[in-house]
Amino acid sequence: MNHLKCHNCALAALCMPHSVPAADVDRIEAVVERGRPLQSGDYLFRDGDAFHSLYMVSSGALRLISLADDGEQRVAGFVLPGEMAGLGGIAAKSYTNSAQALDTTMVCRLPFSRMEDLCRELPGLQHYFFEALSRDLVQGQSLSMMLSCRAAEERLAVFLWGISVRQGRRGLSTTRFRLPMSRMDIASYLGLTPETVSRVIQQMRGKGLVEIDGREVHLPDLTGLTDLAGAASEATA
Amino acid sequence: MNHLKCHNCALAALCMPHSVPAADVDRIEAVVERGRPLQSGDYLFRDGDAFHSLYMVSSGALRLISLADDGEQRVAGFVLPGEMAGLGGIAAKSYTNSAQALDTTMVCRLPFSRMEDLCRELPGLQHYFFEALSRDLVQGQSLSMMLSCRAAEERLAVFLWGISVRQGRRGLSTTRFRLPMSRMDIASYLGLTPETVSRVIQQMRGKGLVEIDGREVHLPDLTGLTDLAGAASEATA
DNA sequence: CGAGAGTCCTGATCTGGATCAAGGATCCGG
DNA sequence: CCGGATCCTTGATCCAGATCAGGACTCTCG
Repeated sequence: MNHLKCHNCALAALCMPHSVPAADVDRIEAVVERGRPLQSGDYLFRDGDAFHSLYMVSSGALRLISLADDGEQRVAGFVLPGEMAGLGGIAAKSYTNSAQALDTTMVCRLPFSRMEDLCRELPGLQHYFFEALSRDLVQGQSLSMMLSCRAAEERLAVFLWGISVRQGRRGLSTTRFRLPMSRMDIASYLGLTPETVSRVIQQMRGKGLVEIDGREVHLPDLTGLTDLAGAASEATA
Repeated sequence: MNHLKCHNCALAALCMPHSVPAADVDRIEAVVERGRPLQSGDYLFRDGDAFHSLYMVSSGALRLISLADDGEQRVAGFVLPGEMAGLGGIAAKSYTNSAQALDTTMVCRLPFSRMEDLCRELPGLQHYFFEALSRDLVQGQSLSMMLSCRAAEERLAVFLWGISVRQGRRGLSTTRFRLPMSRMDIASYLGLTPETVSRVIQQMRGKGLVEIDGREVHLPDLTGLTDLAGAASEATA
């Protein structure tokens, strides 16, 4: 196993702490496990499962689902390649939402207690985790901010803009991509209904801001979209 | 200075990692600084200020303000004694919101790079910070969940219930307390208008769920309130 | 190739909370 | 004690987005 090592992983720039000596990469690599791929619909973990590991997505996509207190499920976020899932479990000792594959998805497993030990020895790694946690925390705040005061069209603009930025981070096109999630997922995540999402998409198409056919997205006017999104900090995940 | 040491601080149970040897408390104490009290309205830090320290509130209360992208200010959260402010700055290198005193407020300053160093030597401290970050992250997710799908009355129930829980954590009454924030603050935090907050309070009073006079709160039916809040995870901060 | 199940789009209506407007209450400085 | 400002409450109206109801398109599987 481990035949695809961190050393030659295309995502190393995203998922590894910056400026880690090669010898340290070996030590991290020794702890990371790569499993078999998840099929679309498979769960990586479920809300309430005992927490032991963080997961780094290397290909595909996850959707995070929280069971709202009324029993309804809401989409709490999406995890794209180079991003981490499971951070909420650290404090709660069990996962605070479910993670489900939206596509055939590969993940790397990071056993948390081993990573904690390693953090004590590799200062860069400790700081990396502090930053990862802090980043997700800020993202959650931005999302709340958006849900509490932005209109439907702005929310969708923020959402598409966010996906675009995350595509760019992986070196992919920021103006053409395929959404891994359905309209229902988007609606749930943005606190809207699928109907409203559809309507707003048509509205934005009318303004020449987007061209969307099913899940295929083209953003002909990234500047206009960014304006509408309002330079919102990355209210996505 | 430092005449009020962590050793004899009433909040030590809340703000210290559990089961830290006395010798380690000394080392943490050596890094923590206590400043003079903030007056109501004073800013502890402002959105965009360079990040150097975390702050632990020891008395009073802070309100966290985010400048939404449209220039409007939204209340992003409240920090009560025993809770930490500034965690968002770790990733961003600068504070991601402003912290303003709602009352005369005392805070302990934790210079972050010193704490990071100490984390490497005191395993319990490292874990403590991981947990604190993870907890706030989950809180943000709960808040989003609430904003995207709960009605005004439920939001207020979750809010009051959350304050009650936090009072209890400090050993204070969970059914009688004084709110440190105004109706406007509450409304902004919950994504509502002050008018709606007022109306919903009257409505809840009619049901015998709350008795509120100005900022004085009495919760005669904590069970009913908890039901309405829906066992929501702590969507507060 | 045809039936069934999703998913997506569109139209008509309804409603919770925003907005607008105006009184009271409370607090402060002079 | 008074004048002004701020905060809280209450009432009347309005609207963005939810809800309800179909219809079209795309998969998949027999």
